[in-house]
Amino acid sequence: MKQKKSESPPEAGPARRRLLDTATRLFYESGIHAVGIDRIIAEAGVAKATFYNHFPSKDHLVVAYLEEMDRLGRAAVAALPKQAPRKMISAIMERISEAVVAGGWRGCPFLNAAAEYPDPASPVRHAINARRVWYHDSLQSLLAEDGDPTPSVTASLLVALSDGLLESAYLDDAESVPALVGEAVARLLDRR
Amino acid sequence: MKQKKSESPPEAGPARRRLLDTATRLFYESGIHAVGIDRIIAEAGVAKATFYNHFPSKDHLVVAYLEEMDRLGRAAVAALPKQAPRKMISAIMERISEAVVAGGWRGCPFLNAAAEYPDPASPVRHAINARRVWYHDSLQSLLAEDGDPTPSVTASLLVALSDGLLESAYLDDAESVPALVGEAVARLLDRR
DNA sequence: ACCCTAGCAGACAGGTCTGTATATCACAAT
DNA sequence: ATTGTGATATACAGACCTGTCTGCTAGGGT
Repeated sequence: MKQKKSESPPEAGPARRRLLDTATRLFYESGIHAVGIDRIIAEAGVAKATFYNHFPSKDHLVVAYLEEMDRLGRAAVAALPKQAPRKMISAIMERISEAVVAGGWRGCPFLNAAAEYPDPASPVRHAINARRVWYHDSLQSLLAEDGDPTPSVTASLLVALSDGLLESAYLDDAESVPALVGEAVARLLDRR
Repeated sequence: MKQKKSESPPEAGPARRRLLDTATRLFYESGIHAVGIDRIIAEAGVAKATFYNHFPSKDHLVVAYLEEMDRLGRAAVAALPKQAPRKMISAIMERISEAVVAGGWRGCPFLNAAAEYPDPASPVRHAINARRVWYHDSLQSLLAEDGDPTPSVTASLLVALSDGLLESAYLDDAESVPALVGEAVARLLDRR
């Protein structure tokens, strides 16, 4: 352990990556409690001991899963072309519509996880909370730039609309969701 | 089995009632997959054989749980004093705020159940769907009476708002939800 | 040549899950 | 008095759950 031990740590081996990818897919597709460790390691082609080397427990994997989802969402928003605040808000909200085109949409992964984790003090709920705060505050900042008199209230309404429309894309007629997104943004933002 | 066998069927015994009440509480509090049959019958004080006499399987109990929740919601709406459509809509939406005052709110039980049941063909999902259709159509009728030019679209937006605010009352600051409900209805309905 | 790390494979323990089966009890109608 | 029904208590089967443990293999740095 003289220096840094080769360059293993930076990438941390492909096993962890495979585990996280497989868990992400299975947790989202089937729900968290419905997916066991045995199935994850089997589909990832990883030994059980290796799994427990990377994640101390299943709950740690669940948190990593949600942090991964959070990271992807933030990256997608960060990759949006910079434009006027009002257009930025529309662009962010229109990301909801992508849930329709991409098949296999199963609702918001954070709401789904929250349904399975009642204890608000659990690390899983903290990860969910971090995501929600980021989303709300991002919208609030843009709304303030746009001159909204009550950016926090409007942001909360946009968050609620997002959650509701994401669930609607899962449970109701997904095809009608894109039109609803546009209509919702128009009604909420033009009336201030 | 000549006539009706005494008057047992009308009430169907208190065992079923106790089972359903206990399951309703536990499923909602802890999630569905997290609650086992053993725990339900223990807390209900019912023998296992009795349980399987009333419900052929756990899934049947889950469906009964959701139908019970649905029944309660429809009864609450039916009990609202009759008034002008616009006020009826507000009154229905303001029922969301009751989730705040009543402690132990854990989000919409139908969204929570949907998170745990990915198969859209399952009886559980059918029960969820029935509820959502009823809610949407109830709002749509009132909106049509109120002269809304696109009652179906507005109803979908109100449904999404309801779902989102119910989740917000669970995951975010519950105290601010009642004000958000009023604000949301005002912005959606005054701008048509 | 040596060692150390990472990974693979699989057995195992202890618990929980659903659903079935067995045996006993209480009560009500015939 | 007898029969039938519903409830109770408990044991059981078979599967699955998390998490630990023991061997074995391969590769790369020293």
